[in-house]
Amino acid sequence: MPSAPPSNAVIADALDELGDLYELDGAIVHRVVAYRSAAKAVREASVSVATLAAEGRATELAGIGKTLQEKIQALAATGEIPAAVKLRAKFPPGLIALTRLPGLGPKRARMLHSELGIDSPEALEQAARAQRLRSVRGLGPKFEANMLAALQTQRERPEGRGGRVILPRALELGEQIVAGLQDLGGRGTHVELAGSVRRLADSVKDLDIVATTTRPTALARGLAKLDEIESVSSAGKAGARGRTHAGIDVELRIAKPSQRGNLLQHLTGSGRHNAALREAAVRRGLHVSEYGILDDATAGTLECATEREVYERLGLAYIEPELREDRGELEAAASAGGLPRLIELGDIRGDLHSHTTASDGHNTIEEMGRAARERGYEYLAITDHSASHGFGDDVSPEQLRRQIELVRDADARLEGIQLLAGSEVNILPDGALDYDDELLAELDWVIASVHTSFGSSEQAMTERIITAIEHPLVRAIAHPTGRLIERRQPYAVDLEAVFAAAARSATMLEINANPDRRDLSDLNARAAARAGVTIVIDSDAHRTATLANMRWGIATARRAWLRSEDVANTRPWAELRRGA
DNA sequence: GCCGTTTTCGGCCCGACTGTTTTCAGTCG
Repeated sequence: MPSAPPSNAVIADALDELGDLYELDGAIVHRVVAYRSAAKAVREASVSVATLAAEGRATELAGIGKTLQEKIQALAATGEIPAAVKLRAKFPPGLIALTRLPGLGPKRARMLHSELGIDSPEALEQAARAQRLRSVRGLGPKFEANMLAALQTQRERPEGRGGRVILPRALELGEQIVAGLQDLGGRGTHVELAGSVRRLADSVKDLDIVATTTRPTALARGLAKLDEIESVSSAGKAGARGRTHAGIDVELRIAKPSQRGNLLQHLTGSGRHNAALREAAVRRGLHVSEYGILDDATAGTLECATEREVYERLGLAYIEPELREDRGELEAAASAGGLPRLIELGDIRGDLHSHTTASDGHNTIEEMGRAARERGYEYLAITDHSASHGFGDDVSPEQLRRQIELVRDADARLEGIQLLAGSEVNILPDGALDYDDELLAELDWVIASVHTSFGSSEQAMTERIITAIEHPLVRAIAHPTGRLIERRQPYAVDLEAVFAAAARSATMLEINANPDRRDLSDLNARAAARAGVTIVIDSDAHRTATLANMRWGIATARRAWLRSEDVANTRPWAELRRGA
C-alpha cells in the first residue's frame, strides 16, 4: 500500500460527483441513479470498501458491479477516477452548483451553459437580471424570476443544509400541528405524522402529515389558521402545503379512509425504501402508489386502510417505520428469518450515565435517583465528569472519594432503586485516564469518553480510544464519535478497529441518547452490534427531566435493528456488575 | 451502470406540480 486507502465517505463523494457529471453530460437517468445508489451503498457500508475492492469483493455490495469496482480501485491507486477528470474539464464546477437551485436541474443547467455560456450562480444572476434566460426555448419570464428568488434564498441561508432541525424539535412542532388539525376536524377526522419524523431520523427537513376526514377542503384550509403556520401556498381537497415560523415546510395530504394505509406508507418513506419496494413489486406484476396497488393480472386496484395490508399484499412482513431506509429491510421482510423484534423503551432497566451538581448537572444524587425510580428503573449510575474536565466542573480525586460516600448514603436511604457510584472519565490524548486505577477500582461503573483534542489524526484518535477500551476497569465508551447532529462532524477515528477492540475486550459502546448526539449513530450502532459489541443506551442526563432522553437512544437503537438482547441495560444490574 | 421466478439483453417506481406550451419536458419528493 503506497498510502492509506480512501475512506468510504471519500469514495461515496467521488461516486456522487461522477453521477452529477454524467447527469450534466446527458447520460440516461438510470445510469445516474446507479451512481447515486452505489454512493449510498458505499457510505453505509460497515467495512472499508477500498479494502473490499482491492480484494475484488466490492461487487458483493448491492448496486456495485464490475465497472464501479474498477473505478474504486483506480481511485484508491491514483487518487482520481479518470472519467471524472475528463468530465470536470468539460463542465465547470459552478454548473453543479447551479443544479442545487430548486427548479434548475441538469438539463436546464446544460442548456444554459451551452447556449448562454452560464457557468456559475453569479453568471446566472446577471443573465436573469438582463432577461436573457427567456431567449432559451422552454424558459420564460417566470423562470427568470424564480431563479432570482432562489439565488436570494440561497444567499440568506448559510451554506449547505437548509433549516434542518433535530428530531425532538420537529416532533414537538409536528405533534402541535397534528393536534391543531385534529381539533379543527373534530369527530370523523384522523390526523397523524408521516415522513422522516415518523421514522425517528436524526434530523428533519420537513413535516409530512396524513389525514382522513369527512370535510377535506375545510381541514386543508384550516392549516393556515394554526399558530405554528407562517404561510400556506396551496390548499384543496387533496391537502395543503405550508411553512412554519421555524422555516420548516409542512405537507398535509388527505386520503379517503379506504386508502389511508397506502398514503401513510407512501408519505412515511423513505423515498429509497419506496422505490425499492415498488421495483420489487413490479417484478410480481404489482404497481404501488399512494392510491393503491394495481394488479396487472386483474387490472384491479387494491386500496388498503392500513399499512399492514400494503405490506401483506406484497408478501412482506410489516416493517416498522424506523427500518424503512432501504438497508436490507425488504429482503428481511420477505425471508423466513424475518425482521428482528426491535428493542422498546419498556425493555430498559436502568441508566448508566448521568450527572449531578458534583460536576455540571443541575440536580442532587437523591433527586436523580428518585426521578430514575419514577421512570421504573432498577438502577442508576451517577457518573459525573472527572479530574481534568474544564468549565470549573472538574471532580478532583478527593471529591470523587467523597462523592462515592454520598452515593452510598443516598443508595441506603432510597428504597426501590440501586444507585451506582461511577464516573465519566476523560480519555487523555495518550489514551490514559485522569484518575488512578486504585481510585477507579472503588467505583461500580466506569464509562470513558473523549472531551479534548478532537483534531487528532485518525491514527492517534483510534489508538487513544482503543487504549481506553483495553483498560481493565473501563466498562464502556460514551458517545464514541463526538458528533453533534447538524453542528459538528464526528472526529476522525477508525471505527472498524474500535469495534473489533471493543468486541475483543468485552467493553461496551454507548448509544448516547442526548438528541443532539445520538452517538453511536444508527448505522454505526448496527455495525458495532454485528461486530459482536454489546451496546449500552444512556441518557447522559444533566437534570432529572433529561432522564427522559432515553427515548431518543431507543429510536437510534431501533433504527440500528437492535433487539433487547443486544443492549446491556435491558438486563438486571446483578448480571452486569463486573465478574458476574 | 446494475441486474435476473423477464438471467447476458432490455428493462429500470410513481405521481404531482410548474411553466411553458398547443401536448409536454423538466423537476421534485
